[in-house]
Amino acid sequence: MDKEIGIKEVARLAGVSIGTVDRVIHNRSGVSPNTFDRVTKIISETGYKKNNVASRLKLAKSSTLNIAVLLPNEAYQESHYWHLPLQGVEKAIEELQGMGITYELFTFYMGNEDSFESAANEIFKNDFDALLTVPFFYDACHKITTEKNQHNIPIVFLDTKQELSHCYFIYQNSYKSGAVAGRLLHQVIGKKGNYVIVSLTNTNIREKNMVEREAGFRAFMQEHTKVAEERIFSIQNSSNNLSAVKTAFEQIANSEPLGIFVTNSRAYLLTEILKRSKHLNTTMIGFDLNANNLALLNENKIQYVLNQKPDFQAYNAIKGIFKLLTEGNSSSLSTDIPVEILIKENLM
Amino acid sequence: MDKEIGIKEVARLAGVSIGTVDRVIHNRSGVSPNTFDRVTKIISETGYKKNNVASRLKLAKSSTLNIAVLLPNEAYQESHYWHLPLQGVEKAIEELQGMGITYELFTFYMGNEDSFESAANEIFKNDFDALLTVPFFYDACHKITTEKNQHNIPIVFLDTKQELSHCYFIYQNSYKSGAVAGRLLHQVIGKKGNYVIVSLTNTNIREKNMVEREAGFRAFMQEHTKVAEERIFSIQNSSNNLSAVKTAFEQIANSEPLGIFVTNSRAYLLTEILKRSKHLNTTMIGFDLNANNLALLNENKIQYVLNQKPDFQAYNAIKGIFKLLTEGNSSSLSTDIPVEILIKENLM
DNA sequence: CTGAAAGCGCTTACAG
DNA sequence: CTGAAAGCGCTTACAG
Repeated sequence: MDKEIGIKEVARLAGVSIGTVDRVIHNRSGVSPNTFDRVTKIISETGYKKNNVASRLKLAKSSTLNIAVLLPNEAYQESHYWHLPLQGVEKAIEELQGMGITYELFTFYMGNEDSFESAANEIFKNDFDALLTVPFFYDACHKITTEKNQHNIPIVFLDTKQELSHCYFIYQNSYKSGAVAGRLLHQVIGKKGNYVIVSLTNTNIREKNMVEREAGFRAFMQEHTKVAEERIFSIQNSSNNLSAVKTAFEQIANSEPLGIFVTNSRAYLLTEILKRSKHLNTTMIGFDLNANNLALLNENKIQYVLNQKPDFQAYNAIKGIFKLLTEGNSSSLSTDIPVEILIKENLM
Repeated sequence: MDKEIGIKEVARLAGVSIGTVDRVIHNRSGVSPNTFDRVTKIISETGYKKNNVASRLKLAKSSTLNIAVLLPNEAYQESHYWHLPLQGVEKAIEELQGMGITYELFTFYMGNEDSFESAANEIFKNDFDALLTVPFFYDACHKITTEKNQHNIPIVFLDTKQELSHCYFIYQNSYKSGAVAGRLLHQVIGKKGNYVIVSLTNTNIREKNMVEREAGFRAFMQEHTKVAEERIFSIQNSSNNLSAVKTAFEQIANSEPLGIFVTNSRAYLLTEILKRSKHLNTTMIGFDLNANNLALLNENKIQYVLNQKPDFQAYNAIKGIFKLLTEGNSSSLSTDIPVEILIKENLM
């Protein structure tokens, strides 16, 4: 079989030494055009593929691949959402043990664009082979994907897709996840009920994901259901002050079933309000399996949780970075992670 | 860091040659008890771990790990359910490229226990390092996990957990998946609707999975809902003759919403019946994303599909077998794969 | 521009 | 029972 052909055989067929074949494989300088062509031809004819295991064994010590991972400061807290990507990173690094790849964790503060930018600059100053991070500050991210990236290392973003080039995204399509929420709620509530989309933020910025989830939800409702637009309410609250939400809830007719779509991880904040509300027949769907949501899912106070699988995203990112760095293949670095639907019974 | 310690350093500390360290690591004969203890002590003190990459590079050619994969004959059909585990196998083998692991596919006929047993015997006669298969014939599986396994190679079963020892299972808990179906349907249908559990088989054996799914569904209903038992009907049909199902459907009151739980992959068979039935408000849930179910999910004729992720099961099996064979670690070979909930909007 | 040689960490056939 | 040496397939510093 073609598979078994190694560098030695290619060298023999091309009439050169294995050192020269290696130079061609890696596009290193110092090969005459003539030789280059001859070797290239043999490689494509034989279907030769570099043995990555041997390659990494040789290189593991002298040129360990070092990935900078830049996450929100909360990554250090074991119970926190931002700890999950770290777990995915660790799992991938563990699987690649012996292949000469490590990572170093850097953090920034969610509310502080400067902290992000200076951490990134620190990373670029040092000799990392790739950067894995999250694109929450658009301007800073624009900078780091362009002029700041002196050594032109691959940059992979998790969590959110942004309009940025010279970089990769591994994320969940928020528009689609809004549609998933739409389908699940509509299935239960039907066209005669009411729907409320709750977007609670603790800053005055509505995250891109939240906006897209609402858009996906509304588009689903419009295209696939007969729910009248007047039955779909939006509540936005920029200071996490729940009394505004409470007031809004009171204004929604409570004689009909109510579907509640929380566009971020804060669904757990609503259960207190619901307890005191006159709405008896509610179904709630939110995002992310934090400890609060998990507990409420188990108590059936929240019915559905959509999971962005941040650990899986990061796991795939590291595997993809490794593939890019060792095989020049970036195909796994632009992935739309499917929306995972969790209910009490399929929790792990 | 401890990580960086290699066989050379262990040899130096123990005052022996690296060959001897290697003998100790692999528990090979021909090491004096004294030397053995000294080396073992150094290994545990230093936390030395074999470099699997170097090990596999050395061994890849001379002792390639060869996994026998024994699946239903339908595995050859690209569009068939049983082709999916094969895809998982291939993905895992691909990822382990260069580590010296291959597989060979064998098949049997679903209705024919002998074909399974003789394929297994053929496998045992040859020199495979592990067997990956499915445990559909209890007696034959009992034999192959006991007396027939002459070389005592690891046997891993996919799809279904059985009461068998000396083997591993990577499967989905069918009882749990029944509960998932229960929750999803109950959420939509509520206590005033009717429920029907449909188990269509083309043999007169009801598969273990189907029985457990029904049990899990019924247990969920009883424990977590107020649905009266009289509202839950079971339809069993041993010859895939749909007229019996049709008759049964006609006997269920059609004034109320109807939840249909199909305990296997044949949900698609019911849509024709439903089209002609008087039941207007139905919600159907079934298993497995075959081409028929996929099409009907897209047309909203089936609302939920529970996925056993046969590809993921097989992928994990191969990865786990590799880990067992190279590190003696079987921890990933007994896995309960979570139930994946699919609706039209989160299909990949 | 090219080749011969050493070495990554482990394994094994051989010699003693 | 133990060690020295060769070699897995690739990479690189060195010599020419």
